[in-house]
Amino acid sequence: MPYEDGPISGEQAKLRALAALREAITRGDMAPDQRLVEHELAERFGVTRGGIRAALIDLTAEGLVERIPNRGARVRVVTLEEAVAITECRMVLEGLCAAKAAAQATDEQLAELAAMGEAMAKAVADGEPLTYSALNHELHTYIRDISGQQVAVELLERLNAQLVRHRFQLALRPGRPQKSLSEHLALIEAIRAHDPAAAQEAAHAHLASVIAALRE
Amino acid sequence: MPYEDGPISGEQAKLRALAALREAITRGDMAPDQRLVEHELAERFGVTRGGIRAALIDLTAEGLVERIPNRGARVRVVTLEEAVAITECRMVLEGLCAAKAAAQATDEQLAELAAMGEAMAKAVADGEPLTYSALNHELHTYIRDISGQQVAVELLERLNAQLVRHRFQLALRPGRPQKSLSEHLALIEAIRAHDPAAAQEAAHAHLASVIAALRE
DNA sequence: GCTAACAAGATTGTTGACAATTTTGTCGCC
DNA sequence: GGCGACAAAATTGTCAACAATCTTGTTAGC
Repeated sequence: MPYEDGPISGEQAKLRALAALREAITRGDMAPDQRLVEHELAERFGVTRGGIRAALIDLTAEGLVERIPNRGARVRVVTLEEAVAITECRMVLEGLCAAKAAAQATDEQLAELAAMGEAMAKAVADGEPLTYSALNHELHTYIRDISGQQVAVELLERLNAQLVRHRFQLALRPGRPQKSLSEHLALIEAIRAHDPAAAQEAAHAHLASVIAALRE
Repeated sequence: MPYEDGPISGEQAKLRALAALREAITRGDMAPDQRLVEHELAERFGVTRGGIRAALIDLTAEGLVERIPNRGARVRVVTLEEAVAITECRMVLEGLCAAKAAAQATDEQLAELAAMGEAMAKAVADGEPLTYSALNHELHTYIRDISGQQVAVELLERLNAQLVRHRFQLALRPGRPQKSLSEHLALIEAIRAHDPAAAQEAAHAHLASVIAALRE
């Protein structure tokens, strides 16, 4: 459904364009390495070219888009090697968050974690890898929130956004959810036991396993 | 090619403005929370307002500048709490780099590390905290280079840029260089011994000590 | 058929003027 | 003097036209 009233403008428009573009890229609606022509996007999203341009610059800073002077923007393609490097960084940063979460989680938050663990187990038992993948992501986000480590949270969100394609690919691999589930349950248990060292170790182990799976 | 009287323009200009601004901020030439008026900066650096504007947007993404719509840009002020959170992230990321460096450093690189260690010891013995601080930064950069972990290196550079003021403050504190030196020597030894776990541990210990000093 | 040179088209980059917004200054009033 | 309304100034935000650059297509010459 096209926008009938011509390009909207202003800050609102720019933000909308940014959100829409980010969504489209992380959703995988746009093929990797696809050209992002400013004029086309402006028409598609119903904003001015300036708005799209600003959004592309922001997305470049986030690492989702690659811009070459005078040659336009493309969806950045993350090589396997890069995906591994990114996941290594996730490993230590999520380890930090897990340790802090274990140190300071409230009883209420621990109960919520337990509930999430059960939901994930159910999703695996029911053979629903996509549901499991979504819950997986939710769990990681929730642990980050509990940690209250704002800087780490921001870094992790940036890093995660670049990995969507690889993560999606991983979730559908046979046997992977089972392995992933047990690692997550261990992580949840360590946090519930208020054991920072064990929580950090569990997060490390989980992401080391993800790295191994990526490399396969 | 004659000298231009008016503001220079184009990509070159934008890059120059960005470098100059970043330098000025990290050098501490500009007070924290100082207003950054586009017109003034444009005149000062001899570029167009558009160039300054683009540079400010980039610096905002780097976390050095804060921009509020319709109200301009300011030098971002990093609170103590944020400095601690940033250093916690540095801790785990530098730990990662140290471990990888220990795993794969060449003999040549190990020799260079040893030389740096001696230079640092000399600087402390001679009571030259500023020389020591510079060498300190050089050492961290070198270890990151050895690690080859490009993603971690980029994150660390971003994080470090935000800490200049605090780092500077720390270097001049009495007794601090001595403590820092022994931690660094332990890190160097662990890398020279090709012991990733010990290297990671040494990096953690060092930055945990920095956090404690920050909090004092 | 192949290459080089050139032209046409498509795309991005830049500018300067103008609009919108916020901040500052001034005045009258209670 | 304090306070609110209003006006003026300063500052940032936006746009549309133009310029610069790259890409693609075509032709001439060999």
